[in-house]
Amino acid sequence: MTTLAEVARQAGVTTATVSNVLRGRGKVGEETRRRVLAIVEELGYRPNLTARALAEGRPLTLALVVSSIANPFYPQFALAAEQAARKQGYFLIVCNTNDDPALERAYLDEVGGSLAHGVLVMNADFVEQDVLLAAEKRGTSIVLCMWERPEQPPELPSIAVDFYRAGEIAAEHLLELGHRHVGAIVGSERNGNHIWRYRGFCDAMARAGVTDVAEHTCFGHDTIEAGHDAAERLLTGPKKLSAIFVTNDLPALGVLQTAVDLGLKVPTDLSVIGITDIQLARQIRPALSTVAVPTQEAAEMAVNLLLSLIKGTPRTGQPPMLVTSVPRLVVRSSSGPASF
Amino acid sequence: MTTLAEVARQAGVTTATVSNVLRGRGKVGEETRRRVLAIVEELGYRPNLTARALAEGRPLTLALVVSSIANPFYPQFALAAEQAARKQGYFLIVCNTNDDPALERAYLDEVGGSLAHGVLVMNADFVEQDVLLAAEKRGTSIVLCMWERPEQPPELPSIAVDFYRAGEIAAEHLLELGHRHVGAIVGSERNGNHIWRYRGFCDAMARAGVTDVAEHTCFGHDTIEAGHDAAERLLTGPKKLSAIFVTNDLPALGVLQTAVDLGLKVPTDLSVIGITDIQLARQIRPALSTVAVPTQEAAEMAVNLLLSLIKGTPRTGQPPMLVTSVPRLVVRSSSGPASF
DNA sequence: ATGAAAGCGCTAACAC
DNA sequence: GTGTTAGCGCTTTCAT
Repeated sequence: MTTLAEVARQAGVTTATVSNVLRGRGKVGEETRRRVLAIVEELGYRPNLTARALAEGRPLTLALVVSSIANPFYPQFALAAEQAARKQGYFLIVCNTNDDPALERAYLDEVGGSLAHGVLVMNADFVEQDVLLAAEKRGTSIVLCMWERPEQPPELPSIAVDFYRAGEIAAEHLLELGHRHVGAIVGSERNGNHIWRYRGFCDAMARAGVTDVAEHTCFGHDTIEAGHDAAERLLTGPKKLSAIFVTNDLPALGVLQTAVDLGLKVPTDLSVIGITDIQLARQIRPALSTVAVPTQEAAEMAVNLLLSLIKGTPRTGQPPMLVTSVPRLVVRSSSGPASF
Repeated sequence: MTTLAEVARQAGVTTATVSNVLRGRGKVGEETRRRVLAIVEELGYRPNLTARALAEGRPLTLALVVSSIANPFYPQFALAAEQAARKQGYFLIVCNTNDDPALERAYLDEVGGSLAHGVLVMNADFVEQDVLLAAEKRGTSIVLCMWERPEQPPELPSIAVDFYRAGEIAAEHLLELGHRHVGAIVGSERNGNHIWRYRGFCDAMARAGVTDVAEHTCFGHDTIEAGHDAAERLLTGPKKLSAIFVTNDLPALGVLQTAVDLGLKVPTDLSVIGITDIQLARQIRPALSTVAVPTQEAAEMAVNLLLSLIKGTPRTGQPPMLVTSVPRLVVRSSSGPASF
């Protein structure tokens, strides 16, 4: 590996000068400039970013802590985050905690503040705010991403999405289509993150006089299979349902499959609506109606907030929370007028 | 941020000793050991990994270069790679090139060898070996992942999967089920990466006397939609097909949907088989029969090869190529006996 | 068993 | 304009 010093030596100048021409900083004579550049080219010199980071006192990476990057929602967020980071001169390290708080803690300790300049933590049921707060106290800049309830900010800087509103939107859509016999499938445990989406949905339904959603609700996991099984229970139950609201797209896809299994036509016999708008939602047939969440916007906001935190003065008072634009309805072919 | 020096000062020793205590290296008295550890704990000291990397002359990260992490196949690979890397004390940086050779080049230049210790490059149609070779010549350790043709090694260290064989396996499965009227959908252009999977399939078919596959083949892209459209063309054509082979799972899912659209029962009227075995394959209904590729094994091999390259002596002669275990058939419910 | 000191490769004051 | 000189925080001989 050629070093700055080597380039300097061959160009007959000092490292400071080479550094200056490379970064476009300071004043450098056109003549030396050319000479240095020539040597750089000739030697194929590339600056050592680790050394630069150390010297600048600023790591060149940001970390993204997720449960498992293989979860279908995260890659899209990761992609957007990486691009936003790159735009600001940072690289993105992915940290899979595998839902293990110990691993999460380890990552925050090891990476935060030294290898990475800051950390984006994906909100999920298992995320423990204590752990994050402790790390923050130790000097790690953290932004909690995809917080679900703007009205109740977390104790950390965060990016929030109004998922309660998303639930409402889903309800409004079904109501407009005339659905009164609706069930719900929640992709998390009863006290999990998805509760707000569910509440938003239920509240909107209740306002319209549909008050028995809770009786036709299944709690479970955020997977296709869980959605499939829950739908089976719901649809083979005593009460006829004309529509099912699912708190996430993945289990909603499972519902679609159950419909096929049971010989139900979607959306004629059954309407299905999810939340998020993952890529798959528009690719499958019937394409899934859903309430789209501004993933990319959230990722960009998260990176920018994190960077401003890093540069800014230490926090005082309420941790900052940025709320993304409101989720918006995306009507595809899994939802239609109620037939009863 | 507390530094080593600060810990040393408070413990009344030098940085060398603290370093030794922390790394379990060298001889340290039990007494001082305890004292140091206490201070470390008290101050909440965490070593600065950037500084450590610089001092050790060994970056603590590996980079994974992919077209877009949002491609459904990559996250699983990335997950496995990250875990393998972590096991060896490395973190993983993801680099999305977005199919842009310039970006790929930029990443290799910036990250390779200085911020990251080495680079895993995901093989894809757009990957240009020249760019990689140039970077390698400049001292970046590179492993090309998911090379499709073990018999024709690339000019770089690589992890290969016998996709030709995967194609054969798919053919053998369909043949055993009695299929003679088969079509194929290739998830890449005519001269793209998937060609080997396709050839393997065609050759095996030809050996069994089925020689007209080429007449019922569509080339396209690696997406659900492309698969859907291609299947539509194939299935509404003049020739009746009892089975369709798809070079990748994603477009295979599209075929499944087309079957629904056209009122074809799978697998009674139509058998479908893909390659890869992405998570989705087992989650959708009907579950997709496919030829599973050892993703996790490939990721682990890739990380290990990269690390051995880094430690090892400069390459001479043929670049090393590791071949994963053979893909294996996974029969699910999208394939069944031919009805004609 | 512990300390002193020389870097790792780069940046950034400040001096000339 | 260009050079000098300190570091950044850690590791690692080499003394002691």
